[in-house]
Amino acid sequence: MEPRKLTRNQALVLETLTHAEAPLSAYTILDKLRDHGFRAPLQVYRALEKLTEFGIVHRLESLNAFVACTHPHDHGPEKAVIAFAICEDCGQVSEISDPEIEDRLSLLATKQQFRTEKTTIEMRGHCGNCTA
Amino acid sequence: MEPRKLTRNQALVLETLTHAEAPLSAYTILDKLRDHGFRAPLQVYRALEKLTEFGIVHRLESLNAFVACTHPHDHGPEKAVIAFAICEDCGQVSEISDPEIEDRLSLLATKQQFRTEKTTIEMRGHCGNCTA
DNA sequence: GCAATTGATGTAATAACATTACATTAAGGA
DNA sequence: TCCTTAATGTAATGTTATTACATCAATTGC
Ligand SMILES: [Zn+2]
Ligand SMILES: [Zn+2]
Ligand SMILES: [Zn+2]
Ligand SMILES: [Zn+2]
Repeated sequence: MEPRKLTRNQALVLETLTHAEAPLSAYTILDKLRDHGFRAPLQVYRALEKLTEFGIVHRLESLNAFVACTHPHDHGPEKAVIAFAICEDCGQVSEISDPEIEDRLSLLATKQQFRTEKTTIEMRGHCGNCTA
Repeated sequence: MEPRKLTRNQALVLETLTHAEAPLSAYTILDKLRDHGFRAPLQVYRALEKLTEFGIVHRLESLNAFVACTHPHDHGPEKAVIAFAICEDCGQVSEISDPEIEDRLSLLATKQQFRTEKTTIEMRGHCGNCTA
C-alpha cells in the first residue's frame, strides 16, 4: 500500500496539508489548489482517498477534516491504532500510538466476538500551548 | 443535565431512535417523523442536541448518525468515556465503558499537557452475529 | 394576574461535506 | 500495437448541518 510515487494531484493535496497549521476540509484544500488547476471536489476527494490508503494522511472523523501524518508509524497493511489529540484553539493535532490502548481495545472487542476493521480515537480539547 | 421531562419533539426523536435497529441520520429521523408534524431538519437537530446533552443519545462521528443510549452509564456532568463497537453489517452498536482505557488516555493526554474535553472512540467492524 | 425573561418551536434559506455518473486521458503489460 | 487498468476532468446531485428570523409556551418576579 506504500506508494511508489504520488500523482500530481496527490502530491499537491499532500503538500497543502503538510504546510497547513491545522486540519483542512476537502473544500478548503480545493480552494487552496484552484490556482494549480483544481476545479472540482472530486479531484481533492480522490487524492485524499489514496493518501489515506497510503497512511500518509489521516481523516479526523469528528472534524470532517484531514491532516498530513506527522508520526511516521506503521504504514503497512496492518495499520497501527492511532489516537489523535486535537486542540480546539490552535488546531494542532498530535498523534499517539500506544500499544496498551490498542491491546485493551482489542481485548474488549474479542470479548464480545467483535472483529474490528478500523478504530477511531479522537480527543478534543486544549493543547499545552493554549492552556498556558 | 438530567432532564426533568422531555419536550414533545425530544420525546419523538428519542422514541424513533429507541425503536431503530441501527444508528439513524438526522434526515432519516426527520422522514420518520413527518407524520408527526416534523417539517424541517432543525426540529430534529435541536432535539438531538438536547438529548445528547442529557446523555441519553450518542452521536457516532464516523457515521454522522445517532443512537439511543443502551448502556445507562454516568449521565452526570462528568461523562464517562464510551467506546462504541459498530457493526458494518447489521448496524448494531454496543457501548463499552472501560476505566482502563479511560485512565490510559487520560495519562497520555496529561503527559503532553493536553486537557481533554471530549473523547471519541469508535470501532467499526463486524459483530459476533454477523461473523458467524 | 401580568410583564419580563427564558426556552422551545416553525419555517425558509443557505452553507458545508460528499458521491454518482460519464467521458476522457495516461500508464503499463501481453 | 492492443488491451487493461488507473487516474483525471466535469457536471450534477445527494447528504449533512447551520444561520436567521419570527412566533409561541413556560417560568419568574411583582
Ligand atoms: Zn500518522
Ligand atoms: Zn492549541
Ligand atoms: Zn450510552
Ligand atoms: Zn452485525
